[in-house]
Amino acid sequence: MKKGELTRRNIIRKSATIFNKKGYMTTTMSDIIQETNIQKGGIYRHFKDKEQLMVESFHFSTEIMQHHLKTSVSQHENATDKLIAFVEAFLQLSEGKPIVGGCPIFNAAIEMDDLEESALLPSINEAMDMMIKWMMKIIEDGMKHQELKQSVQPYDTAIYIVSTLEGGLVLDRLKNDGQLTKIIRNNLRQYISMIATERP
Amino acid sequence: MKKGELTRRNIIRKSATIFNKKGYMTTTMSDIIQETNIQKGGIYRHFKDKEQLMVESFHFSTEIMQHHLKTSVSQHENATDKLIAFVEAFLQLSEGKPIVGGCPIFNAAIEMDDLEESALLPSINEAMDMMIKWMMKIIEDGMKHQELKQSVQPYDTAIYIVSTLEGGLVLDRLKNDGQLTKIIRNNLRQYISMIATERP
DNA sequence: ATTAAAAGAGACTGAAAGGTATCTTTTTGG
DNA sequence: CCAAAAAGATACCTTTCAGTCTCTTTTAAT
Repeated sequence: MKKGELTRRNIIRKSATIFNKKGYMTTTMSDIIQETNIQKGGIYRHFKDKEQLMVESFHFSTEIMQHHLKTSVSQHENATDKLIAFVEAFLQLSEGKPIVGGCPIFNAAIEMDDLEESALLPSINEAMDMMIKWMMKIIEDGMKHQELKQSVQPYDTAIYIVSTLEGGLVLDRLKNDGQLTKIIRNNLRQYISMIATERP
Repeated sequence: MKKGELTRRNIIRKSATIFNKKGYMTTTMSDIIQETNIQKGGIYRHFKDKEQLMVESFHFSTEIMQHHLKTSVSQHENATDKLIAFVEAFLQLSEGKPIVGGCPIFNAAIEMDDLEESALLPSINEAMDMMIKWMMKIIEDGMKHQELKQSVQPYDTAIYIVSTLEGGLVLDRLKNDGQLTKIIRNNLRQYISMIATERP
């Protein structure tokens, strides 16, 4: 691997964290210079402008998060367990795992939702759709295998769980005691057990 | 009323909308000048700096929202109806009622949660606490009057409902079809009916 | 080892940010 | 109706922003 490629990835990795913590618009190139210890020339050698760095950093963040979620979920067979694993893995974001600053999709969504010309918007929508569709697949498969009730509506259920998780994460960050994630966890566990069929 | 006081209120009213839509840090004084048609001197005559304008605008926004919620809720007697009214009123935020840009508390919370030195943080925490405590009061009263099950935990229930609403609101704004608020509404209605006692 | 190419440092630029100072125009109370 | 005070406009200041340009250093292929 060329040295430049290594630097490039390093910049993305560091920037992704800052962007997710501080926000994309409020993070300055100076912030990135400080965090990476690479001067302007070194950064702009690899990225055409701040926007490109934003897009690539966002993509990096969502990849990390999705990998974390998928790894956790894939360790279970039953749809109910998968959904619970999803909830657990998602709530780990409150402890900075696998990334600091909360859910990157949600953070970016809130920041960009009023800017129509944002280069990030398509990526945000795509990432959110992917997550919802993936959850729907888990739910649909669970219904096929009689692990979830036939009355369940996959889309609605996915939206409801994600909404609750995202909202809970922000409230928890505001209060920053880990108590709130416990409440969300317990309630969603109960919700999931409600849509599950009785175990054999 | 003095003319200056009128201008002052006008600036706050207009600024509150911009701040809630664009975000506090990303909104510039030039944005506010453009929206209010008042020049720099006219604005800085009434506010010491941008931060003061931010704080007063935030306060204005939350007042509007809380008034909207309380008015809706107070039209009902039963705790179950009150909670449903709360959900309904809250979800109207997705249509820009009574303010554009979503829940001001939540918006500000996400934007400011990493800045420890923000002058807005105390106000945000206070506003969120007030809302949660107010919901708890509704729930506690409902329990006293046997309208809600005795097993209900007021704090947890309040947090859960607010989390779901806030998360749902953001997702809805991202997708901007009104479909998502319907899902949140239906699910929360069901949740509320679950914690309610059977009606006489 | 040499040298061309790649990578990076750092000074510089123009625009835009928040904020100030000064001057002009309105209000308003007597 | 008039003068003092309040309100507001405008030019200006300093800092910081994203981005560029040029020069130096490092890397890597021969």
